[in-house]
Amino acid sequence: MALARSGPNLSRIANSLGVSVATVSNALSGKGRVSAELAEKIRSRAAELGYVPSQAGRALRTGRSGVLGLVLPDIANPLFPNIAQAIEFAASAAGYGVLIADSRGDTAMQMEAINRLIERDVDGMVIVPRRGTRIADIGCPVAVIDSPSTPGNTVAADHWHAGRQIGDHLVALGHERVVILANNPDSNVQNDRVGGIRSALTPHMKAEVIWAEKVELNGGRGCTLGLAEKARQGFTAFAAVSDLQALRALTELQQAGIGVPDCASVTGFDDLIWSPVVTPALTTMRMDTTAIAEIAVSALLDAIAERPMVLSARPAAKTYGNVVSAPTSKVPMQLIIRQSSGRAPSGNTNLAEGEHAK
Amino acid sequence: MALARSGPNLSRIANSLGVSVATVSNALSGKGRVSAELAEKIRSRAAELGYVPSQAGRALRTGRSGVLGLVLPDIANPLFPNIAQAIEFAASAAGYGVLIADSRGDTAMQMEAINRLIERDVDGMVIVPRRGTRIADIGCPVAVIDSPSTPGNTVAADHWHAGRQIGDHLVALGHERVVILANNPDSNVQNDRVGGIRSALTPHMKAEVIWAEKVELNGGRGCTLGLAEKARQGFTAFAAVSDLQALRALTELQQAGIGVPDCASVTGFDDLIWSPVVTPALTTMRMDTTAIAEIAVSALLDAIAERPMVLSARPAAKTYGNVVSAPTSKVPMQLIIRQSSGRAPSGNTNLAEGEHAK
DNA sequence: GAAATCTGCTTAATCGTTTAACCAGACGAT
DNA sequence: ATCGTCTGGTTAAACGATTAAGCAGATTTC
Repeated sequence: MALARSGPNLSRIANSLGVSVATVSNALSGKGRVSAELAEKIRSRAAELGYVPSQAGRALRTGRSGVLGLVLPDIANPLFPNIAQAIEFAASAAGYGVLIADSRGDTAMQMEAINRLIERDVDGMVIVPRRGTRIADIGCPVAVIDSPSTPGNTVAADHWHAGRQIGDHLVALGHERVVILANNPDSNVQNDRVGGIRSALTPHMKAEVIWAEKVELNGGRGCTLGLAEKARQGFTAFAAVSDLQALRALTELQQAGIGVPDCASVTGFDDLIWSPVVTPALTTMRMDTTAIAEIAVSALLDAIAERPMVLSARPAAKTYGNVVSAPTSKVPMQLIIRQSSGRAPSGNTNLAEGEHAK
Repeated sequence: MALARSGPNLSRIANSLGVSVATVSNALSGKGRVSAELAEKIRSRAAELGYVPSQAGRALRTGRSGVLGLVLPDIANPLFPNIAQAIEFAASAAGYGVLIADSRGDTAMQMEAINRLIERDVDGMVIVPRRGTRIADIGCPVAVIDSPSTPGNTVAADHWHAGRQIGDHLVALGHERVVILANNPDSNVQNDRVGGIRSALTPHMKAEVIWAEKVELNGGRGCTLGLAEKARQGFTAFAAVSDLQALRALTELQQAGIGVPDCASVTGFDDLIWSPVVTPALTTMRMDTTAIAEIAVSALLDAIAERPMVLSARPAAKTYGNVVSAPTSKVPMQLIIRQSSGRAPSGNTNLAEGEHAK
């Protein structure tokens, strides 16, 4: 006695209706020639039996797995949930699954993660690269989400212009001395944001960039950034290039008794989870992750569709490997004004006399 | 002319050595009977050709996809990166891939997410349920990570005892009036934590629980929680059951000019990304996500291994569907003492005269 | 009215892997 | 000498889907 397999499959439907599997397949996919009545009968029977196509069978035959890979860089990055959610949403709307691979730590791990995905036959992948990383040639289409200024980038938020918006906002509030707070100069994203902010400042204003990772080299991880001192020197705006740094600035200033936004304004980037609930709530820039994900995924899907069923082992060497490009590669960010930014304190335009600590 | 397929497969290796595919398969899997020399020769040829087994072919034959699903609840939950990373690590160490499904929002979506995973033939899944959700019967093994007190839980951090540790810590520091800050009473995790904290307090001490979500019903999302008022009433410790609430407390107190930890101590939970870098750095409890993930994944893998190749459509109705259980279901959390908690301000032991807010 | 076209379906091959079943030869035991 | 066992392989049949090719009958075309 032949053992009964688990789920209903094409041949079960076919048998139960006395037709061939090919007809059932055609009816359900709408590809072959099947009469309207029969097609309808097949569809309803399929639904009735709870038919779910076997991805394995389909993948084997078509050479497509129906799965996209998602490679995330710094897992610590709290932006991860947003991106992952957006990508998963866009992918599943298109009938694709999302396999995650986390390149914990160094670049070597990133390559390993990519290989794991390839071994699982992903049809394409979305990579949010570790800062400063170049994506090597990969055997499948790749969408890169980094920064518009990065060569080989597929789509990203317009970080530069977002910086510009923050800068404009601070200028409009009358700030004249601003500290720009970033983490690491190797990040294209951060550089773009810093550049954007700077571009908004008028010549007579004063700006200073603090790279947190450098400060921590001496002070140790999580050390204070000396912002209170900056405030005493007459800086009234602290524009962080990420909400994490903004939070750091906010608490450091508050701890030192410097009121925000009365004595100093603080702004962030990315509208992370805590931004609306801290006191005062953070003024920040929000990425349109939904749009970015949709663009990335659809560019990827286009590339996948164009692929010949049998892929040549050696992809023709294009400019950036298999990185796909999208019609729109810059997505604007949105300024969210909350309570952490306010008018520059009046009478503060005169520079504080040179009492620098250390 | 037969068109050349892309990757090297078993038959290519077989042909190139003049043996049968079955032998190659046996040699590589180590299952059948193959002489040592031939096996070695096959392995080296496979490596030489860069052979990667086709998951699709294998999945079709074995009925196992080699993929686990991961269902995450509140995407907003910043714990997500940690868990996802840990699960992905444990799974990939065992040769499994991880497919994510995000149950954005309501319970209905959670069910949809689960269905998407099933359609992709996952061999099992890890579910971090939305608070208060019961997992319905599913056609594959399921590991649930929620709270030890939840019926049908597979493995979780020992939230209650973690609360206890925080409570002990505050008692040791001499605090006598503590505000416990939570978000939603429907969450088992939060309830456990609150219970643990309470259990540490001696009878003559005073504790009050604030449920943020309730307060926000009136005040609006992100409104102030009235903690400064509590501090004035004589409360010296603010124990939040999540770092997000702790952060909220910290900034709210600082903004009101109440020094932390000099005038009030603040503690959190989960050691999230910002905890070490805010000023003062947060005292908090850290989950051993690595251990939890390993336990969840290995329990899942055991259940998968025990499964008959052909699964019966109707799983025998066990107590909690297909939820697997693990030998260890409670993983201890670790107290991380930082600067946000300190000795209770002296001279404050006398109760502020009986002005209780509602 | 014979040839071409269309319609609706079936047959059969194929994707790459695993695995039960079989088989020829060598060897040891009775 | 004969039977059983072991060794090192081979053959062939799946798994479930897709799709090119074929085929009978009806319809159109000139």
